[in-house]
Amino acid sequence: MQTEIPRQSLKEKQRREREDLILQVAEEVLTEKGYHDTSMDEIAARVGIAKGTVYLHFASKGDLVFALIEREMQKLLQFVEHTASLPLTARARLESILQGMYRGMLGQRVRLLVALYTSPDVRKDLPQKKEYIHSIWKQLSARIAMLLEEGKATGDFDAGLPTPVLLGTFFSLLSPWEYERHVVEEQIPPEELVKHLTRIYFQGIAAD
Amino acid sequence: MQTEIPRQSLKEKQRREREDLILQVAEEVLTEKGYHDTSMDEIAARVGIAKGTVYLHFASKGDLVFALIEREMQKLLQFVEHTASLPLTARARLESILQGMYRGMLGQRVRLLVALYTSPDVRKDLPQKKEYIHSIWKQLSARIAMLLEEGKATGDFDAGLPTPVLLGTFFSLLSPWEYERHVVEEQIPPEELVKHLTRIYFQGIAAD
Amino acid sequence: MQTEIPRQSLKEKQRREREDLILQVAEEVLTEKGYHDTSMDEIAARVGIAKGTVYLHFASKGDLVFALIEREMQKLLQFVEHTASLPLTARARLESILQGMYRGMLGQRVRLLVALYTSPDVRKDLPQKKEYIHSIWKQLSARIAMLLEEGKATGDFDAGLPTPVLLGTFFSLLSPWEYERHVVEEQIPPEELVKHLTRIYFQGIAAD
Amino acid sequence: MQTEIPRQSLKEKQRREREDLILQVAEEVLTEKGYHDTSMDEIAARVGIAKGTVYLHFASKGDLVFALIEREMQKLLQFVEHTASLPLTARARLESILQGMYRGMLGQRVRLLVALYTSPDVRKDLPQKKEYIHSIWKQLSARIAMLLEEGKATGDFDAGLPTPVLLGTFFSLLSPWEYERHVVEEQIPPEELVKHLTRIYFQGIAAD
DNA sequence: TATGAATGAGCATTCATTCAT
DNA sequence: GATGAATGAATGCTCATTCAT
Repeated sequence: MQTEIPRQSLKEKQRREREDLILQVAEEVLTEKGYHDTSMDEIAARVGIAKGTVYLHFASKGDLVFALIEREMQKLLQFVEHTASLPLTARARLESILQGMYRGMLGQRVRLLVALYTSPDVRKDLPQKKEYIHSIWKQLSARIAMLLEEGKATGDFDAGLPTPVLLGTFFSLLSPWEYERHVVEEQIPPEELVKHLTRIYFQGIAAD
Repeated sequence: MQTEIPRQSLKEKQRREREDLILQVAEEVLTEKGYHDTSMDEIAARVGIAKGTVYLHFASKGDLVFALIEREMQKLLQFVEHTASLPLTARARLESILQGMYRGMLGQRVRLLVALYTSPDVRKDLPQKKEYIHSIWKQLSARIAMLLEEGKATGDFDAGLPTPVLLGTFFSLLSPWEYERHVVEEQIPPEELVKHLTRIYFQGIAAD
Repeated sequence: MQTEIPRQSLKEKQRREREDLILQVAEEVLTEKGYHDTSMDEIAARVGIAKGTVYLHFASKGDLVFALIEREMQKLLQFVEHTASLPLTARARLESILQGMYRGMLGQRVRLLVALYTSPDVRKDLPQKKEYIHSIWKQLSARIAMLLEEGKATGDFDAGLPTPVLLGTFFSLLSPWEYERHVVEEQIPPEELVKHLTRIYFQGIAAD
Repeated sequence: MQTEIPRQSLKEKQRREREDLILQVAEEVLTEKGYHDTSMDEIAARVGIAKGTVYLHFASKGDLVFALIEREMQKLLQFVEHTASLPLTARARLESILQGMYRGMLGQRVRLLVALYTSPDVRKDLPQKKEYIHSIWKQLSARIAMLLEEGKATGDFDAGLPTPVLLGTFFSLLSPWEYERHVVEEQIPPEELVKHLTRIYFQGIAAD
């Protein structure tokens, strides 16, 4: 029956919408309060549904957070892969990525992502569940590492610096605390900040 | 009574010693388990005193952690002030500071300090209690900022880069996650890592 | 309309079949997991229908279990009545009943029945719902009591023993825990066990 | 210091008293409501202490129940060992045991013990914790089995009946449901009941 | 002062039951 | 009728904090 398909996908669509809503609210609360001070009760209340309903979508608080991390990493990966495929120099593409990660919604999400992913509370549950997340992370790292090596090959970046170190330093520019210190506390516009960081990073890793 | 004074200070000395012991143990447990999984019970048990006694020294778990942060920051400040006063170029002194912060005991403590100070659980209590911590932090920042500005003045560092940004970038090199990723997971010797970071940072901020 | 009747009874038949299926599955799950660890979800899932549908047949989990108890008691009653009407001595008929209750499918069901009927979780709801169950139970007891009294009349069983006690002792031979202890744990064949129990019981109640 | 010892034992005494009180209340509630419908909240409330305090004595609900089972089994074992050592015939001692198990406080506790020990909810946690309980149970069984074999040796009991079967049948006389049926519902005095059961059992197992 | 038993608010999770579609 | 998503009360357990001794 044809009607079955749309009906199915309607329900499925609603389900996905609700799931998105939960994730969105969880994102808010987690950003405000951190992992431990975020309760399932509060998430449910803010979404306007019963606590049990949250459990229809996510088997546990940990799973909810992992789903969030996964989703955000996925989005980030898409952005990175898109940007990495533009017809620009390796450095220009890396700059674009850096800028993107500091800007607007994506930037905010990247900061939550980093905050969660580096939180001890969350990391202790990772081992069991990280498989998929780890694979996204690997792809993400690999894509940026590729750009870094491209830059080395063209003589733009110093080939004497190990790629993992270049990669790590690149990510450390994204620390949410950096952002908070500069943008929130010192009122520096993010564009200004990212401009300086870009300058420091790329001059820092340039071949002599 | 004159005897009161030594007796007082004896007691006071014992008190301080105990307080130090508590902080030392808290440092261990917090490093092992993170903020939430560290319980007052475990700290007391490891110190070998009653839980109530811990509360005679620190009014709350948060206070204990703040005292720890304070103490570690104090030590860090001493190290920074000592190093900053050596008869070397600004850059050489900054390099020494960076190296020191990655090395041994101090390095480990700096990592705990950063981890705690950037944890949402801890930060949410900061506003009320941060006064003293903030003042140490200001001194620390000020001392390093001074070196950075000295470097700008001698033309070693690019005067076009705002000092707060230079400072923030300097601190972001200390991220415990960087350390874990490189030293723990990828088995890079810390000296090797700090050498590369130094290279990147100082070439990055060098005047053209 | 005459056609109404067969259509009605067709529906009615399907309804009964489904109800039987639910009861059958409930029997399985209850045997495996006990009352509390049996969820309506699992029953519905194993039957292959929606949870709500189960509630169209049974108003509550308790009702479902009572219906099951009722059905099993009904079957047991049929078996007892059938056996009690055979042209044998009272003792021989009681022996047949005892053997039947230990054997195969019926034995398994009797054990579930006893386990459920003696479970506090189930008993607490009995007062309101037991009416029908009680009436079956009365019939069952009455039928066996009749045999016991027949035996007393023929001088086979000791008339000095009150029939309720004889009855109770008869039923206590069916304890599922007895069964588990002997047959499951000690690997005694059920036939062997029932032989000994028969011996003990009938010699025990024999007139001097 | 001498005062240390009484102070210690005073606290220890209070602790034991409280623990006994908790167990006593738990006994009541469990008897009334069964395992699942007994909540830690209710136990604490009835004792008049906070829920957390219960957890100072018993690590979990399961542990509390096992402690209760253990305690009751222990008492039962003592009673059995005491009675088994009296200078009477094996049969007389077994009769005394049976009578004791039906009488008063001990009888009530034995009934709870049997109800708990045979409850599926409790049994499913047994495997991990049963060691000690199992050992008491083994002692209990062994002591009674010894009497049964003594009786066989003196020609009082039929040597053709396997001891495990005699043992199982002996215990099945204690079924709490038997008790309820006869004593509670039919108002038979327990002494009367136990007299008949004794008669049935011992005549049942007598050698020809 | 030191103790550690007692507290109780807080939280994740489960599951029988309901009801809109 | 049939469905299964939604509900929310119920419960076991933790742990920072307090306070009588």
